[in-house]
Amino acid sequence: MPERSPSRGRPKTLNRDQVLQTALMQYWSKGPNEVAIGEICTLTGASKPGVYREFGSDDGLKLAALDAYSHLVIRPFFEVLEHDRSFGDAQTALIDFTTQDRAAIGIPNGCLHVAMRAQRDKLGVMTREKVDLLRQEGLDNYAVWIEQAKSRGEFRMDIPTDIVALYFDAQNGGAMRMQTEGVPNDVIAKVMQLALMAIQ
Amino acid sequence: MPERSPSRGRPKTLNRDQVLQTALMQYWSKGPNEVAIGEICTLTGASKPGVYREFGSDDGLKLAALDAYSHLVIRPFFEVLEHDRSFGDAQTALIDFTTQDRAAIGIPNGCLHVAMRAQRDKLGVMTREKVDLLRQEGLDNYAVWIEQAKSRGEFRMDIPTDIVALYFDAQNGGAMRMQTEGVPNDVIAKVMQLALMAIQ
DNA sequence: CTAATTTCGTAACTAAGGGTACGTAATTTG
DNA sequence: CAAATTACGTACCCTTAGTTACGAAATTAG
Repeated sequence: MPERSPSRGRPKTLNRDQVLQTALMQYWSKGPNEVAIGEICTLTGASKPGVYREFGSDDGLKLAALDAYSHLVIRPFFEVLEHDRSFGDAQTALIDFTTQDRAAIGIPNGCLHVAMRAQRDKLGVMTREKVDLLRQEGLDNYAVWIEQAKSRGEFRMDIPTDIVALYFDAQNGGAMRMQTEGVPNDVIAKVMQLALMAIQ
Repeated sequence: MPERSPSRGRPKTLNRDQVLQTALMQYWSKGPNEVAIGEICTLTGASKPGVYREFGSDDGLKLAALDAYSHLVIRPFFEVLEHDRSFGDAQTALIDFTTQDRAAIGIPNGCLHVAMRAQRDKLGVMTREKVDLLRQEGLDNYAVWIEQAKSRGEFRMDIPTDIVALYFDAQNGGAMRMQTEGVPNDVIAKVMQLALMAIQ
């Protein structure tokens, strides 16, 4: 899989990682359909054919960026739920994770996955399939967490798990949209507290 | 303002209303950036210069469509809140309005305004300003409604009105996104009930 | 050193889509 | 009927952006 380099031929100079990181940050901060491949080339000094040799197509580059994003952000996000803590504590941790000061860490506001979901029809097939997969995985992760809380008696049993999972997904999407629209993080945190207060 | 027709010169044949309605439905069902002006021309039989003479630009046509949408959907939506009923009844009415069977009425799923908010940066200045205006008006409408409920003692006073307004806006946005993503209306209704249950 | 191999990057190509130049058609006024 | 006026629509233009053809460069095997 790691595509080891051949023994002969002109050595590769294209810095795949730099291109990928740049693409990710650009897509994340400006939106996946506001960034042309040529722009990423300019920013990284790579040539367009070089990028195409490495990622195959626009769709391939976006897929790679989304994949990187899922490891960088989505996975850690759901790991917040897996720590062995109470349902309430986990919810607080979720809010903290979502509304932390991103400028301080140097990461953009909003969520690339949420943005891609909103632009699903503009994406290539590979990226679109990954978007759908990540959405389903997210709902599944919420569901497992909720089931666990139910079995521990930390959450009411009278609401179907899949409804609660959609609810959490919607709250997260709303928070990310607010962040993109410039609502301050402390305000977003209050709105999320309100959302979580409701289902206690 | 109604731009009355001049007494002489070749009579106008372009059907502004038909073009506008077609544009609205196309933007609404496919997304505001998935529809080319040429496509609307094909669908209506209008010529491109004709559409440009009437609406000025792509931005102008989208603005006109959004304006029509605000009268057709957004205004009636907020009128639901103004009827002199209890806070709880109004919330139920909101859910009914949002999750009614649209195929039966012949209108698309989702919300054009929500879609445009998600693609804000891809829009022209006029449409963008209208999007921002409608967002602010929506928050204001919620705020008035919530203040009224507070003064009637129908809603808790300990949560700031602007936070609750953002909360309602987020719930509506989430519902519209779910609808766009194909979640069934009865499921969306259950999620919304959960959201509203929380703040009683 | 030569051939084989692999990558490089300039300079295109192409399609899509917003926008318009311009000659023509249809009306009313005098 | 001629002039003035207004709208029509074909056939373009132009920019953006995804994509690639192709000849040159760099490196190793023999």
